[in-house]
Amino acid sequence: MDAKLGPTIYDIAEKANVSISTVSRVFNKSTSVSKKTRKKVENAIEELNYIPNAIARSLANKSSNTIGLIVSDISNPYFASVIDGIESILGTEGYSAILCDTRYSLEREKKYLAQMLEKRVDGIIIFSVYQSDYSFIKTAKNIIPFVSIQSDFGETDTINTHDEKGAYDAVQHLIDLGHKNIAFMLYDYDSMTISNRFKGYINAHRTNDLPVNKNYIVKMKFQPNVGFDMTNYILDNFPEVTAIFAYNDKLAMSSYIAIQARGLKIPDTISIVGYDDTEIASCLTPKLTTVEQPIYDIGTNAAELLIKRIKERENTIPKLITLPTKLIIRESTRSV
Amino acid sequence: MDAKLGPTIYDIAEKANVSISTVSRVFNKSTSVSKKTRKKVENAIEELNYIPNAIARSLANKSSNTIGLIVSDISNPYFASVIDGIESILGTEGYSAILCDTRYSLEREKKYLAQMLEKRVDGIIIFSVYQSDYSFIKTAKNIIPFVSIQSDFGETDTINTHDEKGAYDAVQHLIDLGHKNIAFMLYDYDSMTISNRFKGYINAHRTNDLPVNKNYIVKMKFQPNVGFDMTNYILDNFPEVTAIFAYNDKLAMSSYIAIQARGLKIPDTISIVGYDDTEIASCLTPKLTTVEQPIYDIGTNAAELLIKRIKERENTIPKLITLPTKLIIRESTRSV
DNA sequence: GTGAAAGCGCTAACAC
DNA sequence: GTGTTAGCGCTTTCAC
Repeated sequence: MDAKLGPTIYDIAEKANVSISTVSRVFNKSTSVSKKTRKKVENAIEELNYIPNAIARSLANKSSNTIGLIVSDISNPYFASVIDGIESILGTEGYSAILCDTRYSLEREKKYLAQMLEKRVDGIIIFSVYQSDYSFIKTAKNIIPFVSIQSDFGETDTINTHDEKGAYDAVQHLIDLGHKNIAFMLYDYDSMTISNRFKGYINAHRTNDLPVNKNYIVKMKFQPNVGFDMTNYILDNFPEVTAIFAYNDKLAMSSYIAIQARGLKIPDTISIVGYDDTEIASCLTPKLTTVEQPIYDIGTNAAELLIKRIKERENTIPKLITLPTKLIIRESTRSV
Repeated sequence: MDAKLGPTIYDIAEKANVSISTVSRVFNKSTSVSKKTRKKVENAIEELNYIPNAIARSLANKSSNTIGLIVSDISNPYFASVIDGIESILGTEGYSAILCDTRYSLEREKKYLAQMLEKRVDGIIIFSVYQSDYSFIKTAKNIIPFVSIQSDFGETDTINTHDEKGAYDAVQHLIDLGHKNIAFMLYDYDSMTISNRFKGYINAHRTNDLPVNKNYIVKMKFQPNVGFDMTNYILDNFPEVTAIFAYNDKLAMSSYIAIQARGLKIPDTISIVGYDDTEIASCLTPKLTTVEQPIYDIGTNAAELLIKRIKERENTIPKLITLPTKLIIRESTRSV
């Protein structure tokens, strides 16, 4: 707990009667160490409870074997899955991640990004919620391997999904079922994902010559409980609404609670469609109709792209991977 | 994106026509730099887009200004609040946090802890789920300032809450309302929090000469959707149960969905008590009766304790702070 | 197969 | 008020 500084390679070199280079070699799995000396060194490490100093190693290596991961809401199961996917790849490649949660705040996004740059992470994977004001992102992506998920900053590796189509399909499904008054619950930010799903919602109306009622589009800033508020707002003010399209499953889940608590039935009184197909979707009763995104794959793809970029270190053309979405029809929607 | 290494203090010293120590001084807000030279240096920093190298600084300082934060389920809003509290203190003290999510896995807990030790974080705040098998924690807490939240590893600063009393109060409340068949939904781990709340549940029964039916105690390993399963299990197998005490609000919320989806009414058919008083508690309909813990304060207290320990660096006696809990009676419980 | 020594980018005495 | 220099703990040529 205190002053006693931990042992360094010098200590273990001394104990094992070898030079520090040899000690370093056994750590780096260099083959050019005899079995005997390797054993001696390993014993010394054991006895002294040596813990390698990743900082010193990073300085010498000019590489931290760490990547930065910036997400906008850790309490959304969607991110938990993506992170899972990312870590599955990082683990096998010897990287570890440092995770930051911006809670949809631009200020935090900036702060964390700056910290990561100073900490010399080897790369960054970011879910940014901002599309227009991103000068700080531009500078970052020019300095360091950078993968953006579900944003479009141009000139950088990015993983996207067919969000506009996903949203379009969801709303078309509701229209096919005869719904005309379809509410849309979403966050109030200037992000590509949000604007794409918004476009999908609008286009599905256009294609079907259905007027868009702006009142039915409920946008609020992120807060832990905002889904409840949005749903109650809709229920209180627009009883003619027969279907809600929620920007994500998390919001859809909040809708369930607000709706069912009033004794209303899903889908009898009101149909719900979510987005993401997180684990909750099929746990809800009735099971949630939602737009599937290959969440875990988003993570693995992002991590693979980033690692490739880190290793190659050349300015190859940025890749854009667009993953498919798929409407999963379950039990929360019905025809009217 | 590539080979061009970023500028170092040497580059900016050259550009500003000063020595590297002067450059270092302006960074460390040392007063002993004349306004003029400070300005020169700041200009050079600006022009060269210099980004300080936190790694080199850490090595020289023997301090990373970073603390490690290990939690067991980032998607639980409880942790989001604690983290908020922690960051509020860290921010003012110039520390930043690196966050890891163990998803209640001992293996991950070990791995992340080891990584943090190697990365030479200045201290660690951990929510460990393990009580008995914790040799790896013991070694960690002897090397580095260490604060444990809601666990008891002995001989280390820890923040607790009156969990046994909290659970006791919750169950006593249900018993007062006339409930006799009270189910308890909890995670299946060997942690202090779990065992304390368990004791509270048992003791409340004992005190009231109410038999404990072991079948009503539903323990499962953590999974994203486990609360739904637990509730459905109870509903399917024990129709005589009139009240459920959930280990936390997150599980309680899952219960709401499972119960209300069956057309059952809370609290008419079944009463629910949660634990934590997260933001969701008062958003649910009916509003959730739950045990309040000062969540945010848990975070601030932990961070303050840790920072104190880091700064003082002396082996003062470990502090144990036990925070109060309070039953908040809302609308999800009623008498039978 | 092993050691000596330079260097990664910074901080902090210590001089002046 | 500013510069010189010796580390921090490691990796990595380059000798031997």
